[in-house]
Amino acid sequence: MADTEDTTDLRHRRAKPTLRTVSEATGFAVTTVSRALSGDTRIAQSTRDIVAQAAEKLGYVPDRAARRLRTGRTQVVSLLLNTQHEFLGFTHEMLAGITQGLTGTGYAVSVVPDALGGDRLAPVQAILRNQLSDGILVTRTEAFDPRIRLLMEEGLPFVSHGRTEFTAAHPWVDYDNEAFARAAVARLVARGRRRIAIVLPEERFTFAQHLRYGFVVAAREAGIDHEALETVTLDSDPSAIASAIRTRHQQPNPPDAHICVGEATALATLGALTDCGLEPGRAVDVITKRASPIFDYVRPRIDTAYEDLRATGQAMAELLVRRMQGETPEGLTRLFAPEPEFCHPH
Amino acid sequence: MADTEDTTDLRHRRAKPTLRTVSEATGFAVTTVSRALSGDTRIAQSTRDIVAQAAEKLGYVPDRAARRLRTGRTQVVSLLLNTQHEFLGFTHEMLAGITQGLTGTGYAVSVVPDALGGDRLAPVQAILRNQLSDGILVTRTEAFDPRIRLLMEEGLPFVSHGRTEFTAAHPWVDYDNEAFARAAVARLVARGRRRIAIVLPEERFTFAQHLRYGFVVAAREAGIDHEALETVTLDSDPSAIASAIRTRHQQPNPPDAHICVGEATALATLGALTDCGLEPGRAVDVITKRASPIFDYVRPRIDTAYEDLRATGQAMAELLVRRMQGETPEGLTRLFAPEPEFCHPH
DNA sequence: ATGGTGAATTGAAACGTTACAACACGCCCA
DNA sequence: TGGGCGTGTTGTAACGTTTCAATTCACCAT
Repeated sequence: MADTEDTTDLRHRRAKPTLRTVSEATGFAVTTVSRALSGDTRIAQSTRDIVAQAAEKLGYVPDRAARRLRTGRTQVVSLLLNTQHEFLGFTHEMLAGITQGLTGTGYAVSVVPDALGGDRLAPVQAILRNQLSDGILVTRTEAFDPRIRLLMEEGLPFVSHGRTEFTAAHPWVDYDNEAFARAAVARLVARGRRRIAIVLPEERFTFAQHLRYGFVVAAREAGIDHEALETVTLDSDPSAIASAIRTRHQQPNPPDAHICVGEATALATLGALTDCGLEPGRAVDVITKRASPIFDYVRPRIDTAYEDLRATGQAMAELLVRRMQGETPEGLTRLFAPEPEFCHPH
Repeated sequence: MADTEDTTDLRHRRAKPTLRTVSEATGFAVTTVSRALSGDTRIAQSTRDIVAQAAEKLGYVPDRAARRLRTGRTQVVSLLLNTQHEFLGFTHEMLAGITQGLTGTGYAVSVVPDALGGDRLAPVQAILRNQLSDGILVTRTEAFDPRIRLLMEEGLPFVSHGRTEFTAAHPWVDYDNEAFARAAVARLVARGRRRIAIVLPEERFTFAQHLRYGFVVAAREAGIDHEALETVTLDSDPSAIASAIRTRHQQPNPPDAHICVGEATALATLGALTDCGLEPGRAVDVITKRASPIFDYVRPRIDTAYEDLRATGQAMAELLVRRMQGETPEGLTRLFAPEPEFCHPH
């Protein structure tokens, strides 16, 4: 095999253009090329044009590893994502929104599993130690989330999905779960219901507090009975939720309405009610938060309130980028309002 | 050095340990430390022990940027993921499996949006140009998928979810959709159904061919009528699917059974049938593939076949790692069998 | 003594980028 | 005539790792 004669072809494929390639092509020094490409005003406009053109022609694209080594910036953001329980469609919509909000910014998303049961701090510590990313998207936020405490201490930019109860300001995006709970109660009261039940998320998550508060206050104001089913949570296996609801309906004073916070819970609730011989929409009502269109196709139809998780993800990505660009956390918050969709005529 | 002792406290927080730190602590050269930590047998066992111990004590962890710059390896794998249509729970389960299959390997997952409608090649080209990852997980595979052709040409390791029709071997993980279609037909025939309908994925996806083949052959063998609804596909808006099914049932010779390939389609189908006054399980049967537990709670209950997407993701991750370690593609395939779950007694 | 051998270790050079400090150069003002 | 200034540009040194080629040194055969 003649090994030398074809090297140009091979090199053509192999050797990717670097700053030096562009430097040699234009006659400017590597430093100048670097500055010119980053739009540094110290470099003459004419030079910047020439360099930009040459870089384009050569197909130059900066090497992320080298840039990262030099600057310490990774151009990566990490998404802390629970991989056990699924709030139906959450992962998909959230991720779609995040990638959308990140397109054109040069940032990539890296998904890091977040073990709700185990040590939630470990992934954050690993990211900090190994400098794995420039920013973090936190989900399933707790009232005094240790991950957020750590991130604030270390000064690594982040955005949380859900508010906390820390006094220091930090960027967050949230859904107004209190308003959802109030609206849900109001809707059920308007339909004549007098005893409303709800399955709440685990206490530690901030949104559990918001839901509980909205639920309790609205029910009191309306002067109706209300109860949170205490044996199960939003993250319980749906079969456990269904079983809890069946049990409850065999006891005295069963509820005549259920508020569901997730689609899986809602389906389990509907199934349980059917199993008890109750037809949702007649003797009992169900209303749920939803993040996907599936409840348009579930029969019987029930009232829902839409949570736009795609917009949520996009907002989180955008706020994180602004934070990483140095904006102060104060203004970087976003609260989404519920979008009720009532299927029965009022 | 007198002055270094004073600063150790300050440095303890700030300066992260590097090979040089370990080198200075042990008295061995940087090269030796590097080799010792990578378990190079040219370094004496005693030395390796000392170095490992010192590294541990100092909390040394190799810098990924530097390693990447030097070796060209990114320690990242990219997941090409469709962000529009959601085959319910697909993203979540898949991602859970992938992160699980990757734990302990040092690889991170980066999610790259895959625009089904647009240029599916662009993300792959970007990954190749910018050397963004060491391997790729491809989803929504087409029979002659241009992305896979490109990846094979360029020699970048990958695993596809779904087989192709290329002659050259490449790693893949798939679900036996042909077997699913056959089993579904058999089940419906056993329940006395004589005219079965199906909504297929878009033709270009390989699994559409497998489904069609299994469906048609099984129906012919059983000597029953069969039809694929041609106006919609698995990726159509569920409302369009529901509408197509309602329309079909107003025409002559309506089907007495439906095979659904995804959960959203199945819910839409159930809704449409209810709207037509048909009760699933009585005048008409529905059977669906599923990847989540929600159909345990949907009423009326229908037959299902489970596709374990978590195991699928895990298998894909594991095969990709082996491929990146240099194994030849031939043996790196995995076919998952359907797991039928019949809710009615036989 | 001389040279060869193998085991253990080392120095120096790269990977591609950015940033600090310096350098020309033309121009204006004293 | 020389000092000072601003505009553009450049050489050099890092960032932390891996790897090539070289070095040391004890040991053994000649």
